[in-house]
Amino acid sequence: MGARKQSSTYTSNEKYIVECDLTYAVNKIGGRWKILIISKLEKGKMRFGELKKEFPYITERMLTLQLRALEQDGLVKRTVYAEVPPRVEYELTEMAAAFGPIFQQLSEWGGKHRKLFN
Amino acid sequence: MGARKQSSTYTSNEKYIVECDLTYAVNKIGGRWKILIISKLEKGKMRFGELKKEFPYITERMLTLQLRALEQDGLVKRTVYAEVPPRVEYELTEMAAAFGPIFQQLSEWGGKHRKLFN
DNA sequence: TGGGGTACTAACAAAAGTGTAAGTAATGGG
DNA sequence: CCCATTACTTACACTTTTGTTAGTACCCCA
Repeated sequence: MGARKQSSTYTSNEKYIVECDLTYAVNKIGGRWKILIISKLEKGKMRFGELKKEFPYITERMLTLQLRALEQDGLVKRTVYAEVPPRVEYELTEMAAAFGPIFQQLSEWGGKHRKLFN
Repeated sequence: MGARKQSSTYTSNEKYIVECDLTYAVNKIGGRWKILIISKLEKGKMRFGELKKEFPYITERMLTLQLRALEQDGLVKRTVYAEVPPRVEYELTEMAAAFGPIFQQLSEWGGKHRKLFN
């Protein structure tokens, strides 16, 4: 969320790169946890705590950060219920659901080539 | 290259994550330059210097690093000709070529949703 | 002898990403 | 009043990624 420094090549490269639809798309799902989270949410709505249980070592901080980023990018919808203790549910947007078949193919690619290579 | 520290959760999370075929695949093409490089190479062999000209602000160091990583991962084949000045050519392997249709779809996703969202 | 061309490499520095540890708000139940 | 529960937030530290700058080897050609 912090303001971004405009220094040097780092930022201008970023601008150049984001012009590409392909890298734009990959950046949305980049990072350590996003695709895993999206995969879980493909099965339906989940609460924060449920998601947390799905990943043995993720910290609450990381989960929050990733979910916020996904929300910002329009991939996840967040619903807060005014209860105590709080209840928050996360679900995929249509935009994210459109990744489904692509993920499927990427996963197949991974499965096939991992064995050949490692 | 450098030895990896085995400390803490950072590494164990990495291990956990790489178990997933999907994240395995995405990691291969993650980072700032890899997909751009692969895209260029889809058109055919290129020399180091030619690739460099394709990207206005990439540094030689970065290009080298990315090409080395792609080579390590079996996505790019590197051919050195014993000439002076040196000549080195890079081309995609079959494994990388298999990304073609997936990249196409990701790119379409990017094109479509970028406009809707930003 | 000295420069030009190509594909690098090395040492360092900045930036982003990820993890650690502790704390917060709110309310119902004992 | 105190504690448990849930979904966070904050301040800090570590690790990886990306960029900066300068230099290398090699041989040909003038």
